[in-house]
Amino acid sequence: MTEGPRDCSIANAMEVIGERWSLLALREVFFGARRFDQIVRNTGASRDILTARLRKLVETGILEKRLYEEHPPRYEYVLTEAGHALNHVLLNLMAWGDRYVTEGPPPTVWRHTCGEELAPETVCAHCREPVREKDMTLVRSSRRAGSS
Amino acid sequence: MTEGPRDCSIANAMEVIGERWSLLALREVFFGARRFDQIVRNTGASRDILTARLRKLVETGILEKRLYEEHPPRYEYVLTEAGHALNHVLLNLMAWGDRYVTEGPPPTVWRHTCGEELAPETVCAHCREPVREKDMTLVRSSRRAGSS
DNA sequence: GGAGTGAGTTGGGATCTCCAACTCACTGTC
DNA sequence: GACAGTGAGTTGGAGATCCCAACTCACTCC
Repeated sequence: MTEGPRDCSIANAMEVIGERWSLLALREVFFGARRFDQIVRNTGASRDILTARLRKLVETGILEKRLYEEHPPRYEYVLTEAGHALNHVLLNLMAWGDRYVTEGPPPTVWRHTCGEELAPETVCAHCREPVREKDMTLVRSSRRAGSS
Repeated sequence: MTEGPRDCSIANAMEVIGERWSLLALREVFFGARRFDQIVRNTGASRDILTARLRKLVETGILEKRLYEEHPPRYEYVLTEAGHALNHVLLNLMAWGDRYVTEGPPPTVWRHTCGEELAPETVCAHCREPVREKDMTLVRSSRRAGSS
């Protein structure tokens, strides 16, 4: 009764946004590039794959197509609420990449309204303390039914 | 001079941890499963692919192999500093998955030392305010050399 | 009338994944 | 001392994906 892969929201999330190019397409929308050709250019993905990724992101409710021109019909991709909520994932991933992967200075820099360069930090929503690994303990973890 | 894909730490990070199964393998190490067969079982990845992923994660300095038995030599995978730093990415991804993908209650629950269930929140490291999209502006963004 | 643009679609080859079976070096069991 | 079991991979072949360039279609602009 404890067989099969772990049932986990990380795995579930990856099923939706984990394919190659999905996250980069979303990054582009965050960065303000909302149209197909811009996203193609800025990500480097091939057009057919990007078509598939965008379609899936729309189907799963992360992006929406919005008509911006009627003749001929042209759509741009905008974030839904679920899409906007990915902001924090992207931000932390970027910060990690800046520190441990990218050589040289961060290629992308944001400023926060407070006036400083934006550096994201993850805190516990209750006590507002930075989350450290040693301060967290696993309470419960379930599994998916095994196939045996 | 502004051609080619965007130079971005998200893309760089994805090159290192973005392949299928990499992040789930790392999740397992975070969750305490450090051995090959455990990771195979808990992720559902095939053994050959997992071999390749773990090897790459070791090469890129996210995991380390540590000998835990000499005859026959057996290794377990442990996080390096770079690996530990991915904690925040995983945590935010899990929180997003809990809210927008997983149906029903979160399959995995953590408790913080403060006594409450752990809910991650991303704040600006300077002003400690929660980061909202409208409060951030892009200061600078570079590109990789184009191929034309 | 012809070039240009935006948003895809199509075809074919290259690459990557999946799965089951196999290996190898042991350990413990009768 | 023969045999089942385990841990950590490796190998081979079929099938699924991905990449790229070329093509389409519906326009607009000159």
